[in-house]
Amino acid sequence: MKIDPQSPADLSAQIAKAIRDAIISGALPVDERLPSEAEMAEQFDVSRPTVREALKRLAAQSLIRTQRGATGGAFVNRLRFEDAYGQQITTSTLLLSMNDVSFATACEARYALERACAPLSASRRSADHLATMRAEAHRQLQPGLTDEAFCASDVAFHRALVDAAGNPVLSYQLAGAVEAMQPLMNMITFSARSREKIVALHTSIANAIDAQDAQAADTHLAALATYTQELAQNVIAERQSKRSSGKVDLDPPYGADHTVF
Amino acid sequence: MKIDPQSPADLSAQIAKAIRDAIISGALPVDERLPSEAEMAEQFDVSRPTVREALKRLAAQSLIRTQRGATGGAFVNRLRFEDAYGQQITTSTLLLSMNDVSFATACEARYALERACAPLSASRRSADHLATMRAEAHRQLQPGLTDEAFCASDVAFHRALVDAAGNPVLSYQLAGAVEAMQPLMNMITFSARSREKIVALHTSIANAIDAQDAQAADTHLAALATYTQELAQNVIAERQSKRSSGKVDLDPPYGADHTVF
DNA sequence: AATTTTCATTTGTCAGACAATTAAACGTCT
DNA sequence: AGACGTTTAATTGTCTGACAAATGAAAATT
Repeated sequence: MKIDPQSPADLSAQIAKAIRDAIISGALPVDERLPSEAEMAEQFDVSRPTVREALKRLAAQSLIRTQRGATGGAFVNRLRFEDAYGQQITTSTLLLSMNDVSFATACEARYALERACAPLSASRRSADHLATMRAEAHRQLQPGLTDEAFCASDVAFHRALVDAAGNPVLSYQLAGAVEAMQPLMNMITFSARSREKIVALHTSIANAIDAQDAQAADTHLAALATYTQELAQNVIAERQSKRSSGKVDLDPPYGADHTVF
Repeated sequence: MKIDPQSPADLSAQIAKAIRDAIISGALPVDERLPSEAEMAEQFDVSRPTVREALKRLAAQSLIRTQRGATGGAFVNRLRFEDAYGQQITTSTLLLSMNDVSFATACEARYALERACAPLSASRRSADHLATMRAEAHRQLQPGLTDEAFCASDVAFHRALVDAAGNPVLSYQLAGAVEAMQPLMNMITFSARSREKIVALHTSIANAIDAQDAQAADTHLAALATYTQELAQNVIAERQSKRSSGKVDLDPPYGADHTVF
């Protein structure tokens, strides 16, 4: 494990890469303890702060965990699906908000992926997942629900649908697509009538999954996808009419009034 | 933007979280310059190395970039799809290798997702993507090709198929699923006959996409999924028979002979 | 006016130190 | 001998102060 001391700068990035490659290649197995920071500093011929910066980079990716004390140190972390979910959602959210991905594009991707899960979910659904789906659909009918709460419940419903496929890889991949959409969905105002229609489709989907009818589940999911796109288009059209009618065009992405630093 | 100085430790993690949240919320827009390390150290009431550790965490996630010099500093980075691909692939690869995800599970997820793309690819395919698919299929017939090169070409073929859908969100999500499978695929020995069959299916898929026949593309993809699973099962069965026949059971994940530190 | 030089700012790196934490080693008492 | 408290060594977390390297802007020079 060597680094190139001639390279211009970013020794910590080089060290992080060397260790990361070792972890990915399997040369450093899970729960293996890395040498202490002092030892690594000596071996790489850099200072301890530089080694620490490298370790923090790896910690940010959940590749290692650190522990203080006599038997402490940095250990190769077993990457858990839950850890990966968080990063996936963060990354997906930023990708959507920073790259001006249209609602239509994100929505298309999300429903395409969900429809890929549906047949598996139909054949493997557990009572637990079905109960969650029905409970969320029921919650979505409560009158006092805010739009945010409605969207959160919507996400929970769809996560249950995806998790019902019983494939952790699919759940992981879908987590980003479904959850990253939530900020976009929050921008939609759901009228009582549109909520009713969505919940009806949710119920139909749950019924189809219950009956292990993959074909019906796909049909209802497709209908939901179409209807969601319609709702979004109405919102967009409404905004544009407001704009052209002379109102001030303030469209702060989220909270531009914060003074952070 | 505050941190809790009472918290036990990991000030750098708290600072990183504070800045990360500000970026995600949109309070820190793209290309915004963060204060200098010295200023942040003063504002958070910590030392500069602590601030630096926090910044390195964010840099590891491509959330910021840094630049030296008079007008340098740390800037909020516009997260690009290419940057996200890399992280996604790293994470997916580790998830598969560390969590003992079976080949069957990974394979199922991959083909389910690809089949979700196929209808979109069929309707939107460009000449460029089609050319790539055909070129890779052709490359896969070359006799001298190593198994690794064959798998790499396989990945390239499937990426072209996914990219043909023209949805960057899908391409991003699929990148992990498809590329992370490559190490697993590399473990399969492809006989001349199995290669022939795979290439025939690839060609059929390319033809279906060319003809904008989503139904046919789905059928051939399903056949490819089934065949890949069969091949994998044969390999697994072969290994187990070797084991039970008294041979040494050395199954190092990748390269256990490396002495890293 | 164009070019070169100087300079201030900022990140990258280093050295050394101390605090906090933790488990093991040690000693003491029952 | 065994249980229990104490010391100790190892390790990470943090701080201070310093210097090197890069870089753009300002100043000086031609």
